[in-house]
Amino acid sequence: MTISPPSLPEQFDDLDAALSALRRHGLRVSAARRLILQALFAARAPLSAESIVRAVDDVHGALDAASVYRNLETFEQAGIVRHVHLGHGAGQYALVGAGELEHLHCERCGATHSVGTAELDDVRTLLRERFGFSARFTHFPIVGVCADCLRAAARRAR
Amino acid sequence: MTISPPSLPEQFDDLDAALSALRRHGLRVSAARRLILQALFAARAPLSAESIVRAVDDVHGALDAASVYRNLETFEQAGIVRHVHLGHGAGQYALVGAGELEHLHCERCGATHSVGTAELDDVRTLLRERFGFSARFTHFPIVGVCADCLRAAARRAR
DNA sequence: TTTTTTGCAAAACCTTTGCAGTTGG
DNA sequence: CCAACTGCAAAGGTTTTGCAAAAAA
Repeated sequence: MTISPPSLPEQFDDLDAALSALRRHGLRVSAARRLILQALFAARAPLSAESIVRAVDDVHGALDAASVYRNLETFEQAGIVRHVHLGHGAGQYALVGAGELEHLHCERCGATHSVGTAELDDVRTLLRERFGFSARFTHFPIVGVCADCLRAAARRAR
Repeated sequence: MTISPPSLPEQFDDLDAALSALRRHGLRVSAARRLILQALFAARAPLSAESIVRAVDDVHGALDAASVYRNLETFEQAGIVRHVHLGHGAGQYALVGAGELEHLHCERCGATHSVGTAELDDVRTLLRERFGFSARFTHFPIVGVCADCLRAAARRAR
């Protein structure tokens, strides 16, 4: 199976839009695919493959993890889903477009601060000017030390 | 074993500096630890646990992967090394300080553009102003689309 | 001598793959 | 009907853990 990615990111507002995208790519709309996408739309947040399996099991009969991984991979190639890595542990999968968040992760206290894409546009602009590079912080979070931990460190240093 | 991290990042210019740091933390200087740190200093680049095992095996007798992982974890808590994730696959481990690089990874063509920390200081300053957050792009690369791929996409869109 | 560290073996964890059977178009 | 998709089972790669033996302080 070879799927050409869309040249520009699309947006998928609901299940039907995502299913249409599948058909447009010549992919079939199977029960499993419908259930996986339903779970993602319902969660309105990134989910791990494991979470998807559990979410679907609660509503409907079993769904094999292998199928979930295979389909998430397929969805990703079709530009419907992307996978993200926040912290350690299993990767997570998010719908492309619909209110995606970007993340600042504090390596000291472990807190993750999520922001809308607009809040990082100035950072993006700067990277674009300097490196001609169009960045997004959805796949990996920005890692560093948060304001609270910086203050705590400054206090300790006195 | 509980090790308190240094409040400010230190720098380790050579093996002796790193070994001293170990002793300062009340840790022992074993043969395995010496070999692992030697491998890291010799490579002058991030290494996976696997690579460290191989590098040490070439010079000296066997060294178990479990020991390597345990020690890298210990070194990390002591602030001597940190682990980084560039692309998929095994994590890599780098000495703190000595000429660390930061990375811009293109999700289109897979190219990774590495830069010295100074080149991203303006980005860091902006993040500091906006979010009070002190960022570093050593742990995860900045992901996006590089200048070449952006040009190619623009050309295709016409 | 006492505590830390090691090697080995086994397991845990996440993800991928092969294959025979089922299902969607 | 036929290609695409599924479940199952097994394997893959990376990292962690338990424990008895060895080594550092």
